[in-house]
Amino acid sequence: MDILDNLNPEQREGVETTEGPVLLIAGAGSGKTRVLTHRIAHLIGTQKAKPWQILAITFTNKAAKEMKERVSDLVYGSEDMWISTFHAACVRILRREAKHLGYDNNFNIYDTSDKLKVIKDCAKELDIDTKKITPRSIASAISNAKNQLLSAKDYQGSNLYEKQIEKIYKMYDRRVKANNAMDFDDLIFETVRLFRLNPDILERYQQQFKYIMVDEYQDTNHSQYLLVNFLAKGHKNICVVGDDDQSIYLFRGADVANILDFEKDYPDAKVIKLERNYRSTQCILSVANEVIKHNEGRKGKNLWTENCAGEKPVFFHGTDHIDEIQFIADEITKEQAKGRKLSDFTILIRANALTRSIEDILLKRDIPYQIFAGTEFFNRKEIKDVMAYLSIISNPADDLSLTRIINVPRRGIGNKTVERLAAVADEKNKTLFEVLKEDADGIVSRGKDKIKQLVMLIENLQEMSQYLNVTDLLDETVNRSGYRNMLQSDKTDEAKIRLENIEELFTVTKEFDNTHGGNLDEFLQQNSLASDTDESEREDSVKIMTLHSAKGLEFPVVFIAGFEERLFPHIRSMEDPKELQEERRLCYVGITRAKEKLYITAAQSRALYGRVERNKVSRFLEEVPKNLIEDKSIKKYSMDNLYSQSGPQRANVNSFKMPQKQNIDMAYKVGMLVEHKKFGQGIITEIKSLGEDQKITINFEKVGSKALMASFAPLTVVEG
DNA sequence: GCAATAACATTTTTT
DNA sequence: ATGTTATTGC
Repeated sequence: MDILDNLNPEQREGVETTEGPVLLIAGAGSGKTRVLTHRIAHLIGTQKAKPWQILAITFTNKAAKEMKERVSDLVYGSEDMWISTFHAACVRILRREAKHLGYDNNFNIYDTSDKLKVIKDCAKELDIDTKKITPRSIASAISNAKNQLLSAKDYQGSNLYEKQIEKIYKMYDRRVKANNAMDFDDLIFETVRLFRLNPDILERYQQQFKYIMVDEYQDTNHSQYLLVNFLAKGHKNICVVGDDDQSIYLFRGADVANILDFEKDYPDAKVIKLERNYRSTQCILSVANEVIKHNEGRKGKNLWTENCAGEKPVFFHGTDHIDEIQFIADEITKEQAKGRKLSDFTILIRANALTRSIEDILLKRDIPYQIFAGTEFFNRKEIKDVMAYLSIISNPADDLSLTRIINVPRRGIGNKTVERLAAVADEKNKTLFEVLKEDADGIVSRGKDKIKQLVMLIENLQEMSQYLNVTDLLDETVNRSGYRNMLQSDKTDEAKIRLENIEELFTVTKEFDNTHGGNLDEFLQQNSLASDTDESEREDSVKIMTLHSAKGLEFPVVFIAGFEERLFPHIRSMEDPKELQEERRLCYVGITRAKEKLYITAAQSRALYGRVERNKVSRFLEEVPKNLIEDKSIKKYSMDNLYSQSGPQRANVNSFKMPQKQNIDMAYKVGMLVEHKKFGQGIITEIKSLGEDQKITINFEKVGSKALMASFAPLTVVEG
């Protein structure tokens, strides 16, 4: 079969226009990955490029992996191509060229929590109150600076707040560099710096990458933009793919202007629009289009499909979050009975905080699920501890890792001692490990021997790392350090789980040893960039993930849960119109993930952050004409309840379908004992006819006398 | 130096 | 609700 078969005319154009700059505007589900993979295959097939001359940048590890797989289905040589994320590509370059920047080539990569830890330390030392300026905000300020390629040296704070940031940024940067480490932003920043400082190196890469492709171009930030443009200057064969309606990473410095201005950057760019959607039914697409219509400043697209109309998306408004999730569970069970697999279902949420309540219900219902969230596994304490051991073995300059494990398991080297040692390290401009080795005798009185033992342990392990694979080294590490012992002698359930997690880590190292040859540095590198969505999917379970991590994916049945104001749009995004538009794009992304069925659910009240919240239904639902959505909510609450908490907006949403009259045929009698959902039990004291309806007065035990409309009150007869 | 306890703040999204 | 930090008493 020819590579150009089975492509529509626009896709084909995207594949065949290999020379010069190309801007591919690709709507959701329009087959852009198909274009990219076929384009790569075409380049190889027509011998326009050798595999290693191809650089294809994706946004997530998962996307990179998928692209590699799909390319290797089409042509040979995919393993020699540079198909990876920005960060992974940069790491690959930096490992090779680190010495030009003053790093050792086995530098560590600090993740978010490492970064926060260093920032906290710096703030403490600089006497900056982290209650006024949170480490988080400092971290994001530093991130922003780096994304704008503003170095610590060049950073000039103009007001008091920025001056504080400046101080911390400078100290932070010194520390991280001294530890022979880089944070995520450094990976891009330092690569750009490398190219600026060494034109010869840049030229080498410019020559190498004959064809460059960037996926999700709308989510690139300034430093990434610059990096791509540096590299593309050689052959100018750059193809960027994106969709301005799916830009959802503004918060981490993405600049939509990058895609909007591509034609300015490359006046001879060929622009190709992919507007035909192959993924979703017409019913789903219509809803998506209606929502995104409300955004301004779009490049404008007309997404269409020849797919069948399909079923109307369903809305369900639960009384509380339990009700909401139970509806989801019910639907899953029903659909399952019709022959769907559990893996066909995905529950999308705005924030990870919602996973808990979903888990609770699915667990009770015995519905297997899989959560794709955060950097969970590698963020667990025991995993971080053990990884810190491996890290200090690989990179003795990594003070952060050493501090982490210096007293884990407890070996009598307490806070005070560590502080003293760290101060000396600072003073003598040595690494902590060097101080431990060379100066500890003079500083520490009681823990001397313990420190010697620790140094010996680390040095021994370092030597072993020369000839052991990662699995065996890990085994030696947990045994000799006493870490395994510590957990084994602890009989709590918690310790048991920790041990299990460490066993799980062994599975990871074994897998790595088998496929990658067992080099420690490489292992650490790989896992410092590994995260969330990299977990392999299980066939037999429902997926739960955030809307962000669902980007680029598709599922037969999608539930978007927690469709409420303050949750979605998120409360922190409601003020700023820009952020609100981003929320709307996020919603668009969510809706367009669904191939066959879409459910949107919300709850009238939910327990969140230790509080009970009552939120209106999301404005995004109101932006969709009622006739496009089927409201399956069962209205159990009285009209009083519906309207009193919600105001006019909510009333509007609920009028999708008026509540069914439930109790009109019920024969109430004075003296009956009835139970009300909310007010508890009470005795009917009076009944009045009002047209078709009845007005019943009930004397409740707890709340006293109330007059309710029979048709809407959630009443059950207890006695009488 | 360490563990237990109390007080406290913090809630988004990801490489 | 949860996780982190500060304090306290041993």
